[in-house]
Amino acid sequence: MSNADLVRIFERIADLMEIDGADRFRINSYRRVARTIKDTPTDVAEMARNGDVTDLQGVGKGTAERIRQFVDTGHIDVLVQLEAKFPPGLPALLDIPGMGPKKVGLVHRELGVTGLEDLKKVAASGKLAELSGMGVASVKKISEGIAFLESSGGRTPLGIALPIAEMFADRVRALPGVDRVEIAGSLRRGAETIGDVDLLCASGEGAAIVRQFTEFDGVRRVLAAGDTKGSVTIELADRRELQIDLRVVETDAFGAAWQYFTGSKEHNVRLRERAVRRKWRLNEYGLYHEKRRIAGESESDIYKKLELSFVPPELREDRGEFDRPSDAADLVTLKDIRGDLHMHTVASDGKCTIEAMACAAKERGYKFIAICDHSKSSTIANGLTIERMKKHIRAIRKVDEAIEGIAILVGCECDILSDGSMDYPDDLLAQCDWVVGSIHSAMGKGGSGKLSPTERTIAAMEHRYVCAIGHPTGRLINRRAPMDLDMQTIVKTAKRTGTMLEINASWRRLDLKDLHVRLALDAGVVLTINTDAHHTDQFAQMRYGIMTARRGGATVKDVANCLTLASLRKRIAKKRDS
DNA sequence: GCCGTTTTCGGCCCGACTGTTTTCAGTCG
Repeated sequence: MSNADLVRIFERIADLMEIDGADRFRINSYRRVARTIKDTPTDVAEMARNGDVTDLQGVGKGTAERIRQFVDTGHIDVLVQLEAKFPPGLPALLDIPGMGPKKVGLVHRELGVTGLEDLKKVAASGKLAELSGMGVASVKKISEGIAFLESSGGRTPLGIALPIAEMFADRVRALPGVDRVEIAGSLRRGAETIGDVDLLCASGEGAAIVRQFTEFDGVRRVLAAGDTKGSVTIELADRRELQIDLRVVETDAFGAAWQYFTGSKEHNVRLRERAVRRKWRLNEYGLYHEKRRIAGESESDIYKKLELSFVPPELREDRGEFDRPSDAADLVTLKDIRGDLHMHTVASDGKCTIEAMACAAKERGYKFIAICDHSKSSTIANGLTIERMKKHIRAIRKVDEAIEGIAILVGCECDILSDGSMDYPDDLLAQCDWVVGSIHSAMGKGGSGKLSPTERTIAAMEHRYVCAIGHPTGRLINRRAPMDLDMQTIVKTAKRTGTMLEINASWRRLDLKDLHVRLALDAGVVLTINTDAHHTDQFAQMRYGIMTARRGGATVKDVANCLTLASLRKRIAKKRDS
């Protein structure tokens, strides 16, 4: 049983209670517990077995008892009772834009709707429009909501959404009468996936801006077009639909609006509670004392007035950011990165030569890179045999001598085999300056006689030549689940052995993810942020790794890529000699 | 159901938009 199972259960209870018309504050308690468990990097079921879970934020006597019941028996009485009252497909209707708990309850009660297919039928037959409280417009909205839900296919990865958002922001910026345009929402917070794109615009001519926004090339549907808000969808390369919202505000309230629309919702709730305690009110127009506005032009004004240090967007998740103010000031930035320590060339499955990679890296201002092609067992990735690797090492050394201004380290991405050993012999690894150990095969549980992914990762970290573990959990966002790792043990071993853990900056991976970054930092582990680039174009993905690192609270001193080359070499030597 | 600079009960964030039940409930972010 994983945290994800518990999260699902508590969200389901909350959904069903909502449809049932229960007290909204009680419902909120269940949602709060679900979110806390989601934000907990360690195994909550294990915690429940070994002791007390009421230390967790928002978990009291009642919900702790329900967690324990689920851990002990595999079910929760409250949920069993709720599920007896409603068909299983009903909560899914809450995901439809325009359908809230009241309408879901209504269609179930009045029309016997049990799920999505039923709802489509009653919408088409006209029965839905006959219900009291429903009209032609509501039915149209719901039908469109169903269509959107079926074509949007869930959340969009950061690396797909951010370039699109930037393109639309540029287009709005170019319109007459626009003072400023910024990205807001979960995209600005650097979340690994996003629901929709939020753009914020400062201008006195909202209606005209919104109208032109809805007429941009590539707009597939216009969902709303008012004086201050426009909402459209576009079609992505995989034919899914992505929603883009534009809001227009007055320039003197831009800070308040940017803060408000950046969220997260939970972070904003905390801020507003803080305002209320001071007898103030916080909304998207500013911070108010009675009718008088006391902050709002900039975001930092608002935090300052509430006696908080500025919270960088990546930390605005209500994960304790108000209690950890020292974090914020020196979070790692793209400018701090002096090199990229994981990339491939045509020698294995990359698309560019050593020279091309080195020149592109130098152009970015990097002082060092490590060429890390695949080892022999990664046959699909054209991994290098021992003989080819020996030649490759000589080739890298030669380019390093030829190109001034950047150091090219001999590296390799060496497979961690299923028995925990490394794919290259020690004498070959000893010739490398930098070794990334990665699991690429047998990512399942392990089973009888076989080593688990956790055991293999630990074995690799014990190896003197392994400098870092690459993409430690092996997940592919929206495509492959992470390996079942005991992350607590992994970070402890990383600390003990002086092995770094990678934040793989590819938007397909973002591995380690934010919560694991936090866990590693708390254990005192040094991180390395690398693009795993297979083409010079992919160096630009570094920013996604930076966002993920910042979400986990990583500062300059936590990241090996921010070291000078000399310090980096010293750190590598220290592990080799220990 | 949780929680405490409002501390064991009474409160729990805020405003906009929309459609329709014509005075506001439901939904959303």
